[in-house]
Amino acid sequence: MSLDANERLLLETSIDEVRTVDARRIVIRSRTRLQESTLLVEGFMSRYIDDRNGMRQLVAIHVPGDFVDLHAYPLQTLDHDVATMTSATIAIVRHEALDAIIHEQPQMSRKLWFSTLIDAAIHRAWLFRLGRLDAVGRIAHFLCETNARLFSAGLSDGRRFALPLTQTDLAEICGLTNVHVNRVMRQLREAKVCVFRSSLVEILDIEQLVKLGQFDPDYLYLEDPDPVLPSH
Amino acid sequence: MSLDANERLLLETSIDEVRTVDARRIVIRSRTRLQESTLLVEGFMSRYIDDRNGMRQLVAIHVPGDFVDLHAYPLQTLDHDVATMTSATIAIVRHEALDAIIHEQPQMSRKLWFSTLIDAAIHRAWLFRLGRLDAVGRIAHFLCETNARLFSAGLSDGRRFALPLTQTDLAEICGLTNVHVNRVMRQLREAKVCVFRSSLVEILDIEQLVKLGQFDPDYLYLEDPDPVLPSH
DNA sequence: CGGACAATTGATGAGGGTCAATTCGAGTGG
DNA sequence: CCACTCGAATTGACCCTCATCAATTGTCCG
Repeated sequence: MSLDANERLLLETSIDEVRTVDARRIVIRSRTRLQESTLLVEGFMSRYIDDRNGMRQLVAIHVPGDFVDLHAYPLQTLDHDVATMTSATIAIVRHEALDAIIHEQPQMSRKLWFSTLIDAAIHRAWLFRLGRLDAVGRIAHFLCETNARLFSAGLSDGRRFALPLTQTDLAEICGLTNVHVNRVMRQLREAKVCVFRSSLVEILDIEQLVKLGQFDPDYLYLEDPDPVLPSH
Repeated sequence: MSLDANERLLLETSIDEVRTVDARRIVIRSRTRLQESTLLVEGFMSRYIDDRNGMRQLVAIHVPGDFVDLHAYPLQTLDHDVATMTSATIAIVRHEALDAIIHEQPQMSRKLWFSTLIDAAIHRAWLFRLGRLDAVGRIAHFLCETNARLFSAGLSDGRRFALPLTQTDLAEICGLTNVHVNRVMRQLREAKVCVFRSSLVEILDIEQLVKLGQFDPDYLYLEDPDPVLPSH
């Protein structure tokens, strides 16, 4: 979902407004007609679907540099909500501005399209995670993915990164309960694989974490997947 | 993922080759460099990710009319395999031909992009299904979705449709085992909600099925979601 | 210091997985 | 027309993972 430096530079000239938003605020409600999309500058955001009983399933999380809801540009209305997880700085790009960019630089259309397809590839990895991994595997997979994405954004050194989420957030990402997430985190801690404390993730044994999560970073289409080892 | 009549017509002029494929054949392997994409003319196809232990998670199924792997056009290589579930007729469209279409009719770029975003929206519905529904709900949700998609393709009357899948296929879609899918199907049958026999789905109580699956068809972005009731 | 929220832990039970056997159905060959 | 075969469907027995419910402990902050 991250764009490369050139693309982001071009987009930055089209920013309509920069805004700061408190933590845990809904930024976009599903089914609303949208005329603008959101670049995440700083902080973490989520996209989620609620069920009838107040349970929530996250379908994406976003890190700085992501074009959070670029898919709203062709879709016009979203099938899910978008919210901040932490306090965040976001930049608004009007769809008219995107029209202009594409008009002037037609190849940008392809780049933006590509970016929404990375988002979809991440959805597929999440489907694999939820459908075929057990609780430990799901958490491990998510931590590997987040490490890789944050590394690519310059926000992880490959082993340590800030992850300002609660265990309940992790549960809503991984299709678990917060109680069970807590138990899994303890397991990972006691196995000296990974420690998550005070919003900081420290990976102690990345090979083990990759193995537990059956993590293969290909789907992120990164230039340099360095911290994640495997790749074929 | 279905395109509208006009778009499909235009694409049909760009078909390079029409091919028939036996059931259960891999059509595209992940990580292969692709120069063409696949329109599904007849039959059912799947996209899936295998884990290390031979377990499989489907990430999409496709019905006639779908542009199965249009995302390979911008992505160039896929993060998953594509295979037939039944014997199928497919049409190959070379990416060069798509280049030409877009060059001549720039607005088609947006249409094609849109179509890949519907695919992504379906991914999100599947994430919700796997993360937050129990076994009965997952099956119910899948049956509602498939009914809606086939209805839109003219292959369901809104209550009955051919679904040439095994219970093991359903298991790989819903993150369950084939044994448990069998039990759920019995439950639905005994509750007079839905019968699945000899590759034929008959929905007896669609309101109940929609309720069990917490199904809301908005994410399919259909013009006429008729058979699926809710919608806001 | 008190309040609110997050993390942690224990006890209990249900939903599905696993394993193994049996039945059913459609297609094949005699 | 019937025996045979192979994959799919079905069912039973058993058990494990994870959800649920309920306290208790930390931690941050006004």
